[in-house]
Amino acid sequence: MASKEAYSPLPPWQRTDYCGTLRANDAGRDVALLGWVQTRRDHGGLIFIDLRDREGIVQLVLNPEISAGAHEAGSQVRSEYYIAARGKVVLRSEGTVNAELPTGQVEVVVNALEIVNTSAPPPFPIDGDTATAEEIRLKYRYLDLRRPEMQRNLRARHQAIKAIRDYLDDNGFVEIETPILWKSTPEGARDYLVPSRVNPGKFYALPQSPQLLKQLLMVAGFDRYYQIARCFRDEDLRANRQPEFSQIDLEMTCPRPDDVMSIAEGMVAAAFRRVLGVEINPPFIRMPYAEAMERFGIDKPDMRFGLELKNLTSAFEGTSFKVFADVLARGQSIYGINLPGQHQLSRRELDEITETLRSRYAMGLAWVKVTDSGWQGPIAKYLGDGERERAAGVASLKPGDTLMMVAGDAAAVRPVLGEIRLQLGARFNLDSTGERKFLWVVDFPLFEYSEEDKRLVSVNHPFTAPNPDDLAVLDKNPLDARALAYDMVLNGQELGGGSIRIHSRELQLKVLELLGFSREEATDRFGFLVDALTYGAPPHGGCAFGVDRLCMMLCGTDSLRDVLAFPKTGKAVDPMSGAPSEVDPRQLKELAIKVTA
RNA sequence: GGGGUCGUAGUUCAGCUCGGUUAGAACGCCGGCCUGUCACGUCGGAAGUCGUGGGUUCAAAUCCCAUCGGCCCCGCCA
Repeated sequence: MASKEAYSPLPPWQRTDYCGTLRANDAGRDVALLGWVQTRRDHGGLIFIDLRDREGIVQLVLNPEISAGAHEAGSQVRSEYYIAARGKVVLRSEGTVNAELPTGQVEVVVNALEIVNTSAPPPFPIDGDTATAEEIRLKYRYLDLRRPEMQRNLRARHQAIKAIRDYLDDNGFVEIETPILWKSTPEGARDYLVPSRVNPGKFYALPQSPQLLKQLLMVAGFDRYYQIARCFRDEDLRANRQPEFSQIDLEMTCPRPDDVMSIAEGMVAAAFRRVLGVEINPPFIRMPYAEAMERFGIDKPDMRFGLELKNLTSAFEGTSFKVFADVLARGQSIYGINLPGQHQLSRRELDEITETLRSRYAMGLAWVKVTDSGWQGPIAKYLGDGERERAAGVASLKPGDTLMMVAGDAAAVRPVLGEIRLQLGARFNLDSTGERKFLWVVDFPLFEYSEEDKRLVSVNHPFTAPNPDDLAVLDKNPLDARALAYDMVLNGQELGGGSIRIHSRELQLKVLELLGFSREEATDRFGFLVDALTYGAPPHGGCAFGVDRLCMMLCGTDSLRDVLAFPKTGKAVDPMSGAPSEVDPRQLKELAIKVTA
């Protein structure tokens, strides 16, 4: 230890105030402060120290005429030393007020200063700038978290969760914890596995969500449950995806979909109100999944801008343009986006989009520019007057506009145009308007067909209730059945979603059967749920919201790592601790595990 | 698994096309001076495995190959 003082586990005094809270009306008070040295400005005679704690910064003044000892101690301090200071709060004299600092009206004239702990020079500055490489920030995360920005983010997260807990408590929800060591279930993401020492060769799985457990809590009669639940998924990471994340998980007995959505709206509104002081004015619009796909080509539309998809199929009826004619002959579709005249793409940008579509989706982009003298572009000459007129009508084309079209199977074309739409939105900064556009996407299909597995898979999860109006089609054409499911979307990001669940044992078995589980398999994997449904299980439903993504929105950041204290890198590594790491062979032996990697 | 991009002083970067003195700058750090600074000023100084390994060459931060890692994206994530 570099300090000359004998090591003491206690500071020389307790603080009376946080540095960042001192204001003009504190002038005259004697205060005791504890904090980190942000900067020291040593004038030889006078020394100024900016002292930082979690509430902010205040300027200390060390004058040898006030205290020679404090001045001498002050000359020893360096960045990030943890020091204790006593002194008097004084109003700054005319001309020395710092309008940039909330505490800039005052300063603390120090009469005693002690170095509580020294600091090696920090590997990166602890002030506002975030220019440092993320890997280094993560390696020294405890220093990165000292930065005001990260302090702000994590406290915003606390505020959001507190607001949500208060709101749910006010609405009769009971917080109940569920196991972290649980059962591996098929379907869904890859599980994180935990070996069981006392049951060699057997494994727990960390929960991907408490879905089944909360349903059992409804069977148990808690009526309204919630939990801030840690969830684990062993999949590749993204800017907004970490292997462990938190959900606000809630479930209620006998709700209509509107009841769950209303609770969720109130919950999110409470978080925005508490953290940002803004009203987001629910209820949000409800948009059927089919409409979202038709208009936006995606199930989580960003509604801050237009550029909606237009179905041009009938407009090109009888076209002599061979590409379109072939598509129409196969009963497929042509969709387009009208890029209005105020947004101009260069020929090169159009070529780049075309090339991306070709290489990634094996699709072509047909585009035309509308001018006063007619249509221009590589394919314009193949298009006749009638179809031009009809397309112009459908897409509301005006001179200056660009019409970008993709032809093929509607189910494939619409997502591709949806992707182009988002690119255009980003290209012309339509997605950085500062607006907040909430909506619910409802009436999701219950199933979709998985080409990979050659069977039906659940769009949501296997416990989602079918829309009662569609029970009849379950047998005939299950792909047409809608689910009682709903997703909340904000600016093109899914914040959360949920559904009414199946509470009938027979219906649950039937759905599992449609998903390819025999009765035997279903019993083996989900027997406890199916059994539970036989004992007076009430109707129930709920939803789950991504805490981390919600906090990203509240903090205005694009990276989930900015709202987590100790996140992992893209390779799921923690550069600070070195996790994951190899373990002692004896540990493996105890667990009956042989490593082959 | 695939694509893009980056890796040079503690930090942020320049240098790399077109190989050639001792690899530079800023901030930070260390030392001196300085009583109203708050991006303090000023004088001086230290600081490099050019991610790693291999290859080409008289000579490699620079060219080639491989590999590791960060970030972003696709696949994947009910």
